[in-house]
Amino acid sequence: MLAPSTRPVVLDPHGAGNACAHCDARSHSVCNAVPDSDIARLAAIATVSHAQPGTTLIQEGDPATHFFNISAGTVRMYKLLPDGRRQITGFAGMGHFLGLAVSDTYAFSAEAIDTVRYCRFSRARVRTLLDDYPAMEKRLLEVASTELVAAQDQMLLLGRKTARERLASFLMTQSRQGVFCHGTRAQFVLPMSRGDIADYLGLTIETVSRTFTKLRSEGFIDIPSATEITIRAPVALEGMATGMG
Amino acid sequence: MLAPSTRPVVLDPHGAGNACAHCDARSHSVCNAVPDSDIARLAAIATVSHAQPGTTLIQEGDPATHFFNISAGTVRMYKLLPDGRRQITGFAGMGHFLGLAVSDTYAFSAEAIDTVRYCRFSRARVRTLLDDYPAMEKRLLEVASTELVAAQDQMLLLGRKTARERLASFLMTQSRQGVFCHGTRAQFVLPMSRGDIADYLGLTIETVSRTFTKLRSEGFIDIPSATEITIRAPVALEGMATGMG
DNA sequence: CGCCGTCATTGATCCAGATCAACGCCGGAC
DNA sequence: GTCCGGCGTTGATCTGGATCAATGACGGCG
Repeated sequence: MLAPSTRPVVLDPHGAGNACAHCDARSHSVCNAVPDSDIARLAAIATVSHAQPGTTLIQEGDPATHFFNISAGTVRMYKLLPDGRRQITGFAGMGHFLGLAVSDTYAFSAEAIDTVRYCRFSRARVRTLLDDYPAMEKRLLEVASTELVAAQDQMLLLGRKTARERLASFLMTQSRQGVFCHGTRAQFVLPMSRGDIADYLGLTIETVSRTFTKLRSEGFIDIPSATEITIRAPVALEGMATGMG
Repeated sequence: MLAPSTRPVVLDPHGAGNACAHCDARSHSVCNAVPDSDIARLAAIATVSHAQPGTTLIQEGDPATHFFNISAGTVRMYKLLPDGRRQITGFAGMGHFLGLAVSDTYAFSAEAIDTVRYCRFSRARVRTLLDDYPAMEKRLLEVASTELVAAQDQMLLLGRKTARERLASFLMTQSRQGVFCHGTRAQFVLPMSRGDIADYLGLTIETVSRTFTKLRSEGFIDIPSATEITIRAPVALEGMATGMG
């Protein structure tokens, strides 16, 4: 056993090392509920991994053995019907926490869209950690509540909005949360394909493509390349997104 | 001040009295995280109320000052678009907990469908209570996680299922959670109107009605009255609900 | 009892978005 | 370079469910 020090060095057999202390995503994630002084405890149960585009992180129905925390890249969460119809329930980016579930199996699948860096935590060990850090449990409840609100918004979108309104909503959300170019929120990159957007918005690829084209021809947006969007009329789009356009 | 006793009698000015100790809904709700011995503390911060059909319990956008716990009856939660389009995000029955939100305003509205009995708790007081009963915080996280899973299922329904599949899903859920007649799960009452069902499933009243009629003419269900349903072919309906029919 | 308002059902028609079908663009393999 | 495969766009057509329009079934109330 090493002598105690103010910030113990932890040698992690899984390769996480002291990763948590220097993790860019920590301040964006539930991990910030663990104080600096105890960060090594968090690092000790974390395994840092990478996933290439298209890799499955979570398979719906598999035993829910781990939690995941995304530290870079974007993940799509989705559910399938037996004939292949897919509904993407959300995209998870930096700081996003995955795997909340009461059931002992995962309720959805998750795949890397681009190259993803993530931490994996065993559920059993996280449970132990939660007993010592009630603040983390509170943070998880916050996260779950926030996601619940987002899910309700998405239900309104899927149940009652037109294709145009869905795309406008999607673009406004992306411009708030997305990956930015040139330091401005008005221009950003879409890491996901048209097919992903369609399956997220309950539409087809063709309708997504046509609606993008229409919004461009009307001057609301610009599409420098298939993966880049510039918002030209944020106020008008916001109105459209909320059903007033 | 009264002398201490093993089970103090609490005189509640709001009329809750010792209500929690005898509450039918307690075992179905987050309140069961508070032990019997301390139930008076819970009762002290609860206000029992009744709401007539159509009454608004929660108005979207209002300051989120209270939590609610439904002890009898059914509530509809919903969101509106400015032009009146409505999406019902869920129905809350006995034991259901309402008002989880990080934001300081409610993210949805809630109305009584039939006569509803409920408890109201000030958020600030619940927060204090949570600090003393971590088990209750855990229960809330469980509740939120369960609802998140249900919300993801509903997104799949709204985004990708046909009208027929939506109705079948709805009926199977109701037959699991609903109000039963004659002690069998195969026959139950629908407390909500066709309009509510339509706004829950992202359809119109007419499509709901036509699809019910079709399912009846095909022998999958019986409709003794507009508010009663008998499941005749549960296996076939379950298959239909999961996209295999 | 009969009137009336609300809700559900049913029928006729319409249309937003799905489906079917090319075609263009770009990037990676060789 | 050019071949090839995946993705995105665009056009033509189709269709499930929406919309428009009656009509029927209750239940509450005077």
